[in-house]
Amino acid sequence: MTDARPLEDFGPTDAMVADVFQRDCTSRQLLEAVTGRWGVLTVVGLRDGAVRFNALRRRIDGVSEKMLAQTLQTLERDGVVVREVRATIPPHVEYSLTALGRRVADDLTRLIDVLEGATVEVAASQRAYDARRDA
Amino acid sequence: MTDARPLEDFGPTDAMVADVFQRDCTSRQLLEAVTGRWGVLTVVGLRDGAVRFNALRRRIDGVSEKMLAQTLQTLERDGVVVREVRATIPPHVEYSLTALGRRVADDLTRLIDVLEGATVEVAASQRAYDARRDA
DNA sequence: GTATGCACTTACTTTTCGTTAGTGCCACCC
DNA sequence: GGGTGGCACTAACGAAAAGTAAGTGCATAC
Repeated sequence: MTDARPLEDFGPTDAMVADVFQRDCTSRQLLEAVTGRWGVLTVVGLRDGAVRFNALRRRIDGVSEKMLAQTLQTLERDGVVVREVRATIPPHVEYSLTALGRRVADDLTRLIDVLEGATVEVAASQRAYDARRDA
Repeated sequence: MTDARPLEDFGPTDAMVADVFQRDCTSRQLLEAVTGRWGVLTVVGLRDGAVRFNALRRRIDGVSEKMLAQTLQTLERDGVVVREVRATIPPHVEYSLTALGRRVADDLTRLIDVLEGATVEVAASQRAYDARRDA
């Protein structure tokens, strides 16, 4: 943010005011990275500090190595997570959150609390819906 | 929630304590419905009151009719949105949020505010990342 | 010296998604 | 009164994404 972007770098679809409802807005890309299939669990999984790749993979039940790697790369590119290679013997890789990542993780954690608290209600709603459908 | 679920209805994977990190937890299903490809925008798009199908579709840039219909059905089944047919002439359909939906929408709105406020930072991060990769 | 863990990448399959077209009904326009 | 368009979807098909399995090179543990 220290250097301004020249005006000609702004394309026609690159609105001045960010809006996730707009298809080509940068914030929409970020939303998809963060709330994609494995984005939420990845970000929240890094909330309590630096975690190694395979530890994170074990924490997030169901994620494949491929998808975790891909998700982490996208999030790193977007400035949500940081990848660091520790020069230990043997060397290992640690992932952690940026300042932006921590803000995102806080919001997502609040969301998850709501969702986890709603499971009984949701299961009941599903049963009622399916009963209506079957009839 | 007025009637208790018999103990035998709980399967082995249906933990007593909800945890989104567990693959088979109901809360994980709900997380995927809410944060799926179009879930976030659908829920937040209903935040200011009842909206008709095609109005919502116009609001969410890029969504297809098929995916919006599918997303709304899943969210209805999970008890996040309500579908109501108004008996006007001609009749029309309105979607709105449940109490749970409103709580979810509030959290998601806070998240979106963070994301929309981070676009410049994110664009810079992307450029830096790509420059590193190209080198 | 065999097995396992680490942090990935690549090739292949399956699932999901997007695109297009079609449905029946009604209102509006000229 | 015949054409156009909106409404709220569903169905069929090709394209994109995700899941699965195996391979990589190095290092430690047994």
